[in-house]
Amino acid sequence: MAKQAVRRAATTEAILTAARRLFGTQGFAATTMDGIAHAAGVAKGAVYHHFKTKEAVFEAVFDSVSRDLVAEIDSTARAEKDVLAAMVAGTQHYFAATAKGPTGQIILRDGPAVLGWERWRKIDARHFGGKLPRAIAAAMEAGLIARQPVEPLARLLLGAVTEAAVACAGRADIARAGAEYARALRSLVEALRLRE
Amino acid sequence: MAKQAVRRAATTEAILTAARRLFGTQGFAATTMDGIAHAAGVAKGAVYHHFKTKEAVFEAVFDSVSRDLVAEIDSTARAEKDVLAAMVAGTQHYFAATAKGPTGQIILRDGPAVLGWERWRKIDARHFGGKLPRAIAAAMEAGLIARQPVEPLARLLLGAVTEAAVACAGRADIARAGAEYARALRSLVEALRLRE
DNA sequence: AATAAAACCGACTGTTGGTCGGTAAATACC
DNA sequence: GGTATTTACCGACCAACAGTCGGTTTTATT
Repeated sequence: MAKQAVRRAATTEAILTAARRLFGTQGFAATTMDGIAHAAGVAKGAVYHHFKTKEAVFEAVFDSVSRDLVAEIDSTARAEKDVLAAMVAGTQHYFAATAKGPTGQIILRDGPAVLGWERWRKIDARHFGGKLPRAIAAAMEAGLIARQPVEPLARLLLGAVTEAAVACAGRADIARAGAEYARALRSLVEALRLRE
Repeated sequence: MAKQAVRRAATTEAILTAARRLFGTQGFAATTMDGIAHAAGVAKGAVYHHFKTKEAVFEAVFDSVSRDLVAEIDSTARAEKDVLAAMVAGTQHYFAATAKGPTGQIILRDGPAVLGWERWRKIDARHFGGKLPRAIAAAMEAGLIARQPVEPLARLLLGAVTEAAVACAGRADIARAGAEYARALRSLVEALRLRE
């Protein structure tokens, strides 16, 4: 077996695990590279051997958190039958998950702050946002909503969802807030539905 | 005349002007307190005498840029007659203005990054977002859209608009992108309009 | 066994946000 | 009008931290 590769993978994972915990609990700014190295049980040099900068570490963590989140959402959305309904359910799960704790800290707070909005959006779109355009296109195809350019509409809806997530994250009664926004979101999406 | 007050105002303004220029052109991270002090023609101590931290300076700058922007938007929106139409026009101006240069850097990039999303949203809402809930409430009152909780819907729309602004900012052909998003936004808002 | 390459170490450096003791200007008080 | 106090301003200094670099150990290649 490629011993070097194993070693590399083990160290990298240790760093990423430690970093994920620290970034999630303390935030990006308050987390130091020395802290990450120490928590991972390696020297700072090792961290810099695997990651070029602190931002690179964060980006890797961000990516992994996103991946996990998407997996959760997928299973939730798959339960619904109507495309529009799945959108609502999926997004609802999205901001329920990001509303609290480490996930929210990494995805919603530091994410855009550290990576810059464009970069953040690109990664976010790769994981999660990519689903929205597809869902919308499908909804048009199925005649559920009026035909129009997909991309702009998807962006607007993604923005709305993200905003809802942030708003929820900032409130004490998350459950109630989540329900409120879910209702508003449903009303927005349903408004798009063609009636005859 | 209160000499001390004048002195204070002059120094503060010099700092703010310098900071606004630097933040706008170089971004928050690349701008140093020494740089601001130097550009303002004062010592670093003076800056810290008037502002507790670097973030405090940024917040003041952010506030002033927002205020200017809102003034612009207001005059644009006032030209429209229908409340929904005014919303569309106003938001269109919003992301046309934030799409390029220093304003976008301060409002859309560093704003959320530096202040944190909640803080950013709060200030943004005070200047700009506060108009949306009012407009929506008015629209309901006028029977243009269905009655429902105002706040959540306003949030969603604000998120959509902000997202559109960011998306525009990231594209080369701003004019075309702006038009696209304006159209999508109109379609979204118009979908809410009650038909009978 | 010898050589090369990759992983890892930790002392060191440069930059920068923020502090602090001190000076000058304005105001309050008698 | 002179003294005390408060406010504006100065700039050397400090601590923290991201990132560097020469050196050491472990694995791969020949």
